[in-house]
Amino acid sequence: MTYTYEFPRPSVTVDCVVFGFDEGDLKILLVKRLLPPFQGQWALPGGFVRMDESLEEAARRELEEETGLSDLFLEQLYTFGAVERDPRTRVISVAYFALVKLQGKNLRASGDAEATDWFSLRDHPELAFDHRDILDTAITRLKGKVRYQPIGFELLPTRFKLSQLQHLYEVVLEKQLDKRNFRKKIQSMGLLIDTGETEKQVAHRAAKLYEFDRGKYEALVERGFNFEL
Amino acid sequence: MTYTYEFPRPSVTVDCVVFGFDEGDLKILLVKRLLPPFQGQWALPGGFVRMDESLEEAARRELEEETGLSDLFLEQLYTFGAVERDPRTRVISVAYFALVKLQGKNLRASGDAEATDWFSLRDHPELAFDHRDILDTAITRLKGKVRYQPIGFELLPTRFKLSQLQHLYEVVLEKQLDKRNFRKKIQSMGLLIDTGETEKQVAHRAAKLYEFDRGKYEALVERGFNFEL
DNA sequence: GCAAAAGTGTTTCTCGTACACCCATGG
DNA sequence: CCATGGGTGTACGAGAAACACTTTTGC
Repeated sequence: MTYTYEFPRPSVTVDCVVFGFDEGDLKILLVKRLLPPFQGQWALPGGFVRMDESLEEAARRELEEETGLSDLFLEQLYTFGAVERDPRTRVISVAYFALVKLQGKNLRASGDAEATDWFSLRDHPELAFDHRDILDTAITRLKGKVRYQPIGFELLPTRFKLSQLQHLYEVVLEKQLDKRNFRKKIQSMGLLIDTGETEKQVAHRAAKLYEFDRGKYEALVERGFNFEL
Repeated sequence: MTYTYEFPRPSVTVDCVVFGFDEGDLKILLVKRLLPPFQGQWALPGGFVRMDESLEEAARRELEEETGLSDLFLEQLYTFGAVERDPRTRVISVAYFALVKLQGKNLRASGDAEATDWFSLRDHPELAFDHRDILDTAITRLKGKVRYQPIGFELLPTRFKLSQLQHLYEVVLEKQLDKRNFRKKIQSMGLLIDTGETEKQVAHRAAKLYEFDRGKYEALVERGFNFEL
């Protein structure tokens, strides 16, 4: 009655699509593969799931090992299981979607990665395996989700200017937004904390700095509030 | 350099949450387990992924084997990978979400299933493994998705009355809708084909029968149309 | 004083919402 | 003729969208 255990087992990996936002540009984190197959090619960071860790734990561990990143927004994206997606053997990959506040984060390459770097979404190398498909799925998710969940804040520094927030939305949604309407809408939600601080030493009127009020957001969600931009 | 292949491998299964709509009620398809663990308990239909089939192929095959159902709406839901979710060994389950036009479908139990039956979402037995979590995830997905994708039609017969469609939305969204506003909205999208037919031999004014215009919907989506109810 | 970005209100229009009665059919 | 569900239009209000000028600061 245990014949089911004798089914051949596939390997299972996690792969992470990590987005960052810097200099007004959306970026993606890639690692250069140290080992075959696709040795020397760029790929999404990831690796094999261990028997004693959950999928999300595996994703966080691999990110930490290969890039030194920790403490980021992470959610499951999709599971890729085409039979021939890995030339070696059957490998099923559970893809994760991550957002990171890029400012002040230094990367370090280690583990199975020879190098680690950020690439603009509009100009990056070809990817190993089916990672192009995974990336496309993640981009679609980001564009869809940013409109009805406040995940944009995960890509900005803790304190940010409204113009930064607006620009982030413009880049992600690939369309121009009206400044006055954007500010009216976002401020009317009451989810921004005015820190009282302004940016310093700029050759123009200094912008106010805001923080996202996560606690208030979560309280509102409990009462049925829907973030929507 | 092939040490990665010596990682212990988890088993991988697919499990399917199949929704049907009948007699004004949302139903879920369950199978009674023939084998341990959880022998004799109800569970989601599913089984092990074979090495020569994709995840979706595995899901369709298992549904066909255990219930005789084929040709239904199917999409990936989420992958469940908690370490202890299966008491036997490490099993990662890729869950699928399915919608079926219930009318005229007969079920048959076979494979690892001792019996197969439909249960109301509001009155069903306890489920094996973490299938309660999977079901909850599927319900959340259904409620979210039905509002911005025309998946409701997958639960209705090909030809349907507007009142059926409205009632489906009311059950899924768990709220009453205004008849005139609902009709105005859905008809203004231009996605319903008036078949010219009406229902027969009813003790009241006969309702017009409509079909969903899938071709037109897909064409509109190409041009940026967004279904939203 | 000029360049560069921050900040601010009003009008218009679209769309969601609320709401009540007549129609067709079978028994 | 009555019970049952099918089918229809209008008025109101909230929120989205369009739109241009003044303010602050460093150089």
